[in-house]
Amino acid sequence: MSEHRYDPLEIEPRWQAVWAAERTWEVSNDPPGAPANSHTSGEGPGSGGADAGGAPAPPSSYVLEMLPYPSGEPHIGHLKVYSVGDAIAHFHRRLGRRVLHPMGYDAFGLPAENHAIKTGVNPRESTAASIASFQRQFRSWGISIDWSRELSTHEPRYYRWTQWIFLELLRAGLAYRKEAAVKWCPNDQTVLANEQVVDGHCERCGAEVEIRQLEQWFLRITDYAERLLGDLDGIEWPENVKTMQRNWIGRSEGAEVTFRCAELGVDYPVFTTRPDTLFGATFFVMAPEHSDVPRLVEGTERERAVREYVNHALTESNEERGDAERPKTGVALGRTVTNPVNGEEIPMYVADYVLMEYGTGAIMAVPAHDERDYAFARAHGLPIRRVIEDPSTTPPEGADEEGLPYTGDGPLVNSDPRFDGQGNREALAEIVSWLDSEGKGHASVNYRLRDWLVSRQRYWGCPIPVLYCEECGIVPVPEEQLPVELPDIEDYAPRGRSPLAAAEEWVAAECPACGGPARRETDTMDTFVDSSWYFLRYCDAANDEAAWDPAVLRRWMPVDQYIGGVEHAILHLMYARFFTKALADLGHLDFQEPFQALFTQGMVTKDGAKMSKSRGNVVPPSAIVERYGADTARAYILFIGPPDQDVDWSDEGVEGVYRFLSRFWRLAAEVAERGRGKDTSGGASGRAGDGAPAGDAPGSADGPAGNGASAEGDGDAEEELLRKAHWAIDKVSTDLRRFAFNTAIAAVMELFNECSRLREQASISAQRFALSTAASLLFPFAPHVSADVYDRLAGERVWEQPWPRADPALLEREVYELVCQVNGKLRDRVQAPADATPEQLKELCRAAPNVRAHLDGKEIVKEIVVPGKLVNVVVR
RNA sequence: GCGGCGGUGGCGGAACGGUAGACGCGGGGCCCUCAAAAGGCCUUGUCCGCAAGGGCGUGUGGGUUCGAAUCCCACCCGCCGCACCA
Repeated sequence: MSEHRYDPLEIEPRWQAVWAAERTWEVSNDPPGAPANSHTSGEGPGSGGADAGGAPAPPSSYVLEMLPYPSGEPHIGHLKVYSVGDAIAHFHRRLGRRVLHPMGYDAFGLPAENHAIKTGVNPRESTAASIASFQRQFRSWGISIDWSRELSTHEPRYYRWTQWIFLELLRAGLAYRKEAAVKWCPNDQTVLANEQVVDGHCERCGAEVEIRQLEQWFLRITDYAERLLGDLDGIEWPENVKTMQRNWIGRSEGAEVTFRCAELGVDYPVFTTRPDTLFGATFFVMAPEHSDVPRLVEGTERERAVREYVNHALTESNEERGDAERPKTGVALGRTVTNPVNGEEIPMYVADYVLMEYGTGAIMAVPAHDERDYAFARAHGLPIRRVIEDPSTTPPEGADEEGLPYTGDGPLVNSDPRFDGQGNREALAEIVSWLDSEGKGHASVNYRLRDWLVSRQRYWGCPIPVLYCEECGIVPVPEEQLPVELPDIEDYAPRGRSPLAAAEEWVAAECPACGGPARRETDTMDTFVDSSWYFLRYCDAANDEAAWDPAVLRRWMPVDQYIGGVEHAILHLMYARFFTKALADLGHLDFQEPFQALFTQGMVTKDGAKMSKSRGNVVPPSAIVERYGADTARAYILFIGPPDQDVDWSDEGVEGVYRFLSRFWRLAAEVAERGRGKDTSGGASGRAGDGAPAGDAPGSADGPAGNGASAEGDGDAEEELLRKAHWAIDKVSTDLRRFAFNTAIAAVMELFNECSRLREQASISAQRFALSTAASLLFPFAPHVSADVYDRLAGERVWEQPWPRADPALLEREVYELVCQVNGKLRDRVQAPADATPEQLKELCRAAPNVRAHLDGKEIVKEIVVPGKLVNVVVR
């Protein structure tokens, strides 16, 4: 049989051609009734109209991997995420579900634009080239994609609806314009996205980034903070991702308390999580950006010093300001506010450790019970008053400075007689309700989450569909005028405004409200907007009348299994959840969460480091596929380790998987050939074609091997092979459900090794059964070779076969190996009948030769019996 | 600092509280070959022993248990996320 050689480069295109010609992985949106795989000849891809009704609709399943950003060619990370997703998609299909498994491209974004700036090539062209490369490779990997739903976010027929969603949010008051501090590169004369700022410097030219106040578009994600937090409890996501989202939302319970500046007659509310420490507030601090700082010092002797301090603080980078270790700086404002709980006048300061973005931009400072306030007070000689005692120390009267700042719990002191002696947690609630009754404060909840800034002064993005009219102000572009198409331009370089502003003909427009002159918004949207709803569009991708038909969405959404990198744990996954909730509130969706289950796959490294061009350690998937075939590449990346873990790529490991697939294919081809002669001549295993292999049809597990008495095989080998096959069915099924692809593939290897070991003893029909079962189980990971092997052995299409079911009777054994322990240590193993009583097992164990040796002269204290497993004899 | 995850052979990794190291890589030996490549067979945690067998072994130290890689407590190390969030 030496002419048999595993040739993936011949096998893989052959099966890919079948899937492409028959559109095997397409699913229609028509009410089910038609078979999920409409390969049945003649009917064509359309919905088969004439179907036998009455059969219960098969359940549907939406399996989705995060859509790729098409740049250059796919990398190993892509290979991994789509290998994982495809395994799940295939598994769901063969469990009888109609599976939606689409593909698209997140095509707007900076790399294409930067490339355009450098080379002058229109981003449309470079993007199209990348997309073509991605398509080609996904096909060469044999990923089971429904190509009829393919989309790209940069196509007008897609972003038309991105714009529609923006207008819906605008209409609902969830999109708004506000002046904000943004990152500005003085050299490139442009606003930068946060991602473009590396350590406070412009990613491209290296200049230090400044902060500028500019009007920008925001989406009101903060309105959804509570729901985004609460609904995490109902979805099946990795705990670390949920935790990251919870931290990002950053919910804090506390109180808002008003401090009044009597001189100016202005109230300053502050947010605090520690209203129990109000009596210890000895000064008051405002953020440098606080809009009232200038007027508080205007015309006073403090004006100059304050202005200098504020200017200096504003020019510092976030990184510099954010360093908690550096000394606390700040200057006095020369004013006071009144502490509402005790009427004390306390001095006001401005200091850069207070952030404008959080709370109200001003704080009450309690140096005795807050580390930062303590450091500031020490640096500026401010009074420190302890108001909570530390119950773990015995506080001698007077030695107040000991153990400060103290941030733990304890009884109140130096406060009001009403509260002194109370535990601080109980006092907290009382103080808040007292303030509330006095109109000086109230309980409050604060979030770290900020509204989402979506404006980008960039060309290669979705235009924001609004107009500015001299008369009417901001006017939304009427829906019938969508999409607002991105015009072609010559010069992509940003020059202090969006490159779109140079497209004067495009900018000039007519106001749809008054007919007067208007100009278009020249900023584009953050690309995260594009990807916050693409999973909805897949469901109804061909719809040109609406973004989607809610009835169609109901069939597929929410996504049953979402798969992607953990690097999107916060941004994309939070934004998509926000969009879903907002669109549900607007009546466009009737579910609250887009992704019911999430799986985050780990990174693939090389020599322990992230793959990168600069390191020169990139392994391009195409090189592996060309050399070993896609099945090897896919199976290896799943075999290498648990898919949620980071794994290191090893060229030797790839060889190992290739060797396995080669051996597997060779043995199968040999068995198929040997079987052919025997089967056609009739005989024991004459029912070759009819579902005998793989035990797919219920009950076929007792197929070829079950009849036991094949003339040419020995019965024990026969049974062993049969048992191993059913063991593998059980193991792979369990492992697929828990994403343990590495151990699933290992189980198929074990089954194959058993086939290989017993090739001389077992009958051809038994080998055929075992090998076709192995092919059936391997199909989700290595579809081409599995399809080929199954076809050779069974003459059928493995993807049309239901997932095999293990026969429970064959998972049990009538005799097993009983582990015999003495004092918990393994001493012997003996054969034990499955139906032995505990007493019999004890006897068997005591009789084992090596156990006897260890029992000699000892007293048996106790015997533990675990039927089916072991006996442990405890001696003294 | 806060939060999350992890630490098992030479390596990647397996192990419902019950035989630690499945499967693969790498190593060693052998077969095939004129030779090599490819392929096949055997072997491979460590120490003692000719062997039978025994001792030791899952980051460290304790604990629970007949029995712990697994559960509990304390600690060490590594990775990731957030970080002056009041």
